[in-house]
Formats: sequence, C-alpha cells, structure tokens
Amino acid sequence: MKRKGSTTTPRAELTRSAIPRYLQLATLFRRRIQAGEWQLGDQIPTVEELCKECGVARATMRQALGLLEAEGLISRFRAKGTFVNERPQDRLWLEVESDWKGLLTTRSGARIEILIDEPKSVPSVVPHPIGEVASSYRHLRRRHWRGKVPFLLADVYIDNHLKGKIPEAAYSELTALRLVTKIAGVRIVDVRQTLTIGTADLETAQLMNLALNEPVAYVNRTAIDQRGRIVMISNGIYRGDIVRIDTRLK
Amino acid sequence: MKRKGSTTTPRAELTRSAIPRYLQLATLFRRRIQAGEWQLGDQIPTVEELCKECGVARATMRQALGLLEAEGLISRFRAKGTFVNERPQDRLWLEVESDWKGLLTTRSGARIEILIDEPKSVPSVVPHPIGEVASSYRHLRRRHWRGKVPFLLADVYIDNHLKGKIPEAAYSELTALRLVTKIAGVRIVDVRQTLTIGTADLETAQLMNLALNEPVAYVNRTAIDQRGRIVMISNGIYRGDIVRIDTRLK
DNA sequence: CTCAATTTGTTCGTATGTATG
DNA sequence: ACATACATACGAACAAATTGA
Repeated sequence: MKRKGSTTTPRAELTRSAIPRYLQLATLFRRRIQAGEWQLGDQIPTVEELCKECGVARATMRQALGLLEAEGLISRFRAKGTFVNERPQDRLWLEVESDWKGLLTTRSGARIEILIDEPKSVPSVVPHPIGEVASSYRHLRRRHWRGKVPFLLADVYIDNHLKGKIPEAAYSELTALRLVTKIAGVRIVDVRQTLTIGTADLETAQLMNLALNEPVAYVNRTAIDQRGRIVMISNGIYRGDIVRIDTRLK
Repeated sequence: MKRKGSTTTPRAELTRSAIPRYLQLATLFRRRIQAGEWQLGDQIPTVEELCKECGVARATMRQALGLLEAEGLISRFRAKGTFVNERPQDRLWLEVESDWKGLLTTRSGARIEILIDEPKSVPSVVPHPIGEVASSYRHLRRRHWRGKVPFLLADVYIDNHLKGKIPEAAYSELTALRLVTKIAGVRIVDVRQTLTIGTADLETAQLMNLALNEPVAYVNRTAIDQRGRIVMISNGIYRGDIVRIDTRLK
C-alpha cells in the first residue's frame, strides 16, 4: 500500500504531542499534589475515574502512577486505593532580582563552579545593544549550586580592561555584576535585564539536572560604564521551578 | 555568503529519554538560532556533519530539520545547503508589566472573553496577605486573546463594594487594575505582583491552545485601597512563549 | 561541455517503544 | 497477557540539483 495522497487519519486528539502520554500525566499529577489539590494522605481517584477524566487507557494511566510510586509520592494498595505520601520538596525560591539592591545581594549558600574559562573571547550575541562592545572579554561559563541543586547556568563576559583589578579567586565567588562594581570598582551607569521563558534543551537539561523540555528562564544582563562601553554581559539560564519575581508597586 | 563551520565542540550525548530525539534536536537548533550561534542568513552545517556531531541517523536529523523548516526558521536547498531564515525571537512579545505605567497601558488589540462570571464569590487563595479580605467579590474567569492566540487566562476578583461604579461592558474590555483605578476611581496604595514559572496542566492547555506541559507563567496580583482592604485579586496564567520582562536599572 | 564532488530529497527495510482494546 | 496500530530511530541505497575543476 502506498502512502501517497490522503491516507491522513483525521484524529482530533486533544493532547496530540510527541511527549508520551504517561509522562504528561505524571507531570500533571505531580503538580496536583504540589498544588495541594491532592492533599497529603488523601486517597486519589481510582484508576478508572482518572482514565475517564483524561481519556486514556488503563495501562497508560497505571504507567503514569507507577512513575509517581517509584518517586515515592504515592502508595498504591490493592483493593484499597492510591494515597498521597508526601509533597514534592517545598522548593526554595530564588528571586531574580529586579532592582539594584537585589542584584548586589550575595546569594547565601551559593557555590559557583567554573565550567569554561576563555581568557580572550567575544560574545557571539549581545543581548542589549546599549553601548560599545569592547575588543576582548574574559568568558566564563559558570554553574551555580545551592546545596546539591544546580540552579543557574550562566555565560559571563567581562571586559578584559578590568583584568588586573579582579583577583582570580573572586571569579568563583561573586556574581558578575559584583565583580565589575565591587571588586573592579567600575561605575556602572546602566544595566538592562531581560527575562524570557523557554524549555531546557539537551545540554542545559544535563547540566542543570533537569528533564528535557522542563521550563527555564533566560535572563540576559548587560552593563555599561560611564564611557558607554559594555563591560559585562551575562546570559543565564535559571531552572524554572525556582524562579520567582516579586514586585511591589506603590 | 558566509558558511558556518561545523563546531568541533564535543557535544553531549543524546539521552535515552522518553522525548523523541528529533524533538530534542529541533529544540537544540532552535535555541542555537535564537542565541545567534547560527546567524541569520548563515548556512548551517550539512546534515552529515550534524549527524556526526549529534550521533544520530540521517533520517532522524532530517526529521528535526523538517520541523524547523515547517516553522519557517530555516530553508533547505538541494545541493546547496540549509540556511537560517529568521530568528524565533521575532515574535510578538507580551510584556508582563513591572511598573505602574506598564500595568495601566492598554494592551492593543487584546480581546477579552468571559468564561465564568460569579456575582458573589470569595477567592480561595489570597496570594499576598497584605490587607483585609472583603466580604464578597465578583469573580470572573477571563481569557485574553491577541488575534487568534489566547495568551492569558485569569481569575479576577473585584470587591463588590465597587459594583455600582463599573459598567457591565467594561468587564470585557479592561485589565483588572484599570477597572478599579480608572473606572471605579479607587485610590490604590499598594500593588503586589508575583511571577512564577510552571507548566500547563490539562485544563490550562486546552483553554490556551497549548500542549500539555508547555511552560507558562503564573502572575498573581493583589491591590489594596487606602483603608487596607483588598479590592482586587488577579491570578493569571500567561503562555510562557510570549512572556518577556525587561528591566532597566540606573 | 563533461565529470566528479557535494548536498539535500526520497524510499526501502528493520527494530524498538508507546498506546489501545 | 496478547495482538494491533502507530510513531520513532537506524542504516543503506539511490535520485536530483548545484558547483567547480
């Protein structure tokens, strides 16, 4: 049988996606538990009910629940039902700073690991064209940890004119903006920050200990000095589940 | 015509994951284009080169590129090569406002559809306990469209004390904060806004025309008046792919 | 102009994983 | 548990268009 022409089956599936259904369901239920919709100790709906609700087969639903059971989130008892064991770890929010004070606050308990260190480099992309690009930057790719959780992967570019002013040890201890202001003593006249939302690609997922396509936040920062020169560029990827932006408008 | 040389960087191996390889690859390359690693007009590495780099079969790689071609990101020419068309970031960003001016700016071309309208209701969750909860609120679930794209799903609660001051038609035309300030004329002394990142659950996905587990942004807003009463609560879910927050720090 | 190399397009066959009934 | 259908992934061969020697 040839596959030319209109052998296309008109399937109007709602969750038509390349991501396996059982994974979608697992995520959905994980979120329900986290949101408190399914409370600790609760009996969750039966497999039959869940199947009807989500429009999938029993085997698929059981596969999804199997994942959650393996994660320790639920317990299943024959002829009794399925129950919520615990909540997925209450997450430690990370505030993406939206003012100077926040930007310069030391992140307590953060450890910075240097993955790449190129002494002479030029940023391939300049997120905010607000100033003159310097001739050469020190490029660092750094991974930030809080405890055993990597939460930020950032490519940092620092103007090589500041090279002499920054001690080596500082590169693995401070945020990029602190390096140029506090340590190198540069007067920054403008900082731009852009946050967008995406999903983890393969490389990011591996480095951040995330599943592929889990949400992440891209945070790009650019800082210029008095002479209008771009002295720092930081292109960072935060784990989406720890990002939180609080704003107060008076 | 520039020819982008094949990166000799040793690439991470593709995980044996539940997410199809061709999707992983598409995401990876989409990101490369967005990051400018593959610039506009560039010829990207040949299929063969990409296969070797990523360790996949030709057919798989072609399937990934086929997706990008369908999205209009690249163009492929037999015997010539594959070229970058445009950047994915050329979409219509929606700015989640982070200051008063932005909050009150009318979103041009936005249409608001009312899904639920409860005259007397009490918000089940109060995101920011900064004031006194009123005795009764008007609860609206509204879906915001730009053209044919739903981009925001919001549960809005408005203090019923303001009932008489707001004409019916306004409810399907204005943002919640505009309703209470511009229309009802309430003097707001404090607004809190919190943004977090998550993924679309089943209901959200259906209402926003998203695949399950695509990234979304949760934006919660609370406003109090002079007497410290919470006059407005808005719990919104934005499509992740259109959220963008620009900040400027001087 | 022809020929060879390059590069994408197309089509087999086969194996594996996922979802349904 | 089993059979069936479909999507995914691989490998290989060949076709078609472009370029340059």
